[in-house]
Amino acid sequence: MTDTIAARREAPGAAARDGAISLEGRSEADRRLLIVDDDAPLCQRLARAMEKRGFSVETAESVGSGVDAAQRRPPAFAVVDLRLADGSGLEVVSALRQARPGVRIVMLTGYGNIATAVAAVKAGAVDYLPKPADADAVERALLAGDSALPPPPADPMSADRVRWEHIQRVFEQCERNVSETARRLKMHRRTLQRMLSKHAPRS
Amino acid sequence: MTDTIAARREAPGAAARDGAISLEGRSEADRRLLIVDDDAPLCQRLARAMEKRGFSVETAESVGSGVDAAQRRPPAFAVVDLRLADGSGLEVVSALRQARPGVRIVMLTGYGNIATAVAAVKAGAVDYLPKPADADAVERALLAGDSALPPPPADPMSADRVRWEHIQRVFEQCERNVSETARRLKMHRRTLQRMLSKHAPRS
DNA sequence: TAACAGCCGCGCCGATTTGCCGCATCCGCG
DNA sequence: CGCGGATGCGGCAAATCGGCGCGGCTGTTA
Repeated sequence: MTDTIAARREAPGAAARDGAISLEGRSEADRRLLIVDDDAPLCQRLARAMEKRGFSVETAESVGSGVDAAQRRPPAFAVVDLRLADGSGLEVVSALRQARPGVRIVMLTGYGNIATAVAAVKAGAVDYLPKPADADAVERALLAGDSALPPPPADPMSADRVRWEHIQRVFEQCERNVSETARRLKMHRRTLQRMLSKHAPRS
Repeated sequence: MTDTIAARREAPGAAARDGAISLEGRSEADRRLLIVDDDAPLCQRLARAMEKRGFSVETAESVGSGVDAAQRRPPAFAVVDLRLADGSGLEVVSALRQARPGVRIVMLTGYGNIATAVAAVKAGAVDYLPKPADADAVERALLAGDSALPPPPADPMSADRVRWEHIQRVFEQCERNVSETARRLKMHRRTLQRMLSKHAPRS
């Protein structure tokens, strides 16, 4: 049902029962995944994880290089950060879909809100995940058919862990400035402070 | 741009500059708006407000009557509450699109989360607004062309928001099974229960 | 140099929230 | 019919949070 997105069907051996997609027997071009994210370490980690899962991964860290890669070697899958240093990931989404209409794109970001999620899906993304997302979740979103409730969840990150990772990321972005982080996260400095001191054993 | 949704163009005099849509000179059938919401007072208020703006309004307060109305008199526009007493508003969306592929639907929900927003747009809604949404916003969403691609990225999500989105996502994937969700999320059923009842009191 | 502004760590205390118990339903299944 | 599992909810001790304020340590600026 809900077959509303145009040009959804990927030409090659995409389908499977229940709408789930498999990489089995796909050519290199049909296993190609482009990851566009300006957070280099995260980008690399995700790239490795996805390679382990059978994707042929390429990475980019800006709108410019992302669009470029999309045009030169149109991937069958893509993971795109909404917020890139030199623009919006939505631009990359457009380029990707132009280069290969059947591409399955997952949006990934720590700066999500409903408005941008709506825009992303309308632009052609198949899903939109808030950023502390593990490779499992990304893979499921990429390969989930268009079934409404895609995949039964395996073992997701715990709720607190998700929050903690997010806090960590913002904290790093704020150059370990507690007050600033608390402000951006809309939480109380004292609370953040307590969390950091308890959950602290790290560089 | 971002022309990825199929059958998006409404046949009659839909377009205008900047993609905006106008009701000017439309027939009754092309000004028809179906509002489906089980909150009767809100429903009536919105109905009156939209009539003032030139729509020909019809209301329904359940999935059943909504689908029925959609089939008997397919509207050109619709406002649908995501959560209705007897089911999901997404069912109504399907019926609406089947009855009239070009229908412009705005989803309305008490508390919005990204996962359901994505589901709504994939189901064919043109926008997704959290309640309380005033008539102005609803009208804008209904008549806004699919122009304006990038709503400017905001500041990071709040820590609690990230956690909440994650919970919601897993919850949906567990088919709204509280116990199962709590187990997977490694949190206490009672706590989850309390959260759900507080943060999602009404549709 | 003094004044000022910002960040940081921390103690304290009242208000919430949590973890966890049990209980009473209400299914679906054999 | 009983059994396992889900749900909603009252209650209670313990943990956490939200705020306030303090003193100390930078920078920047007048």
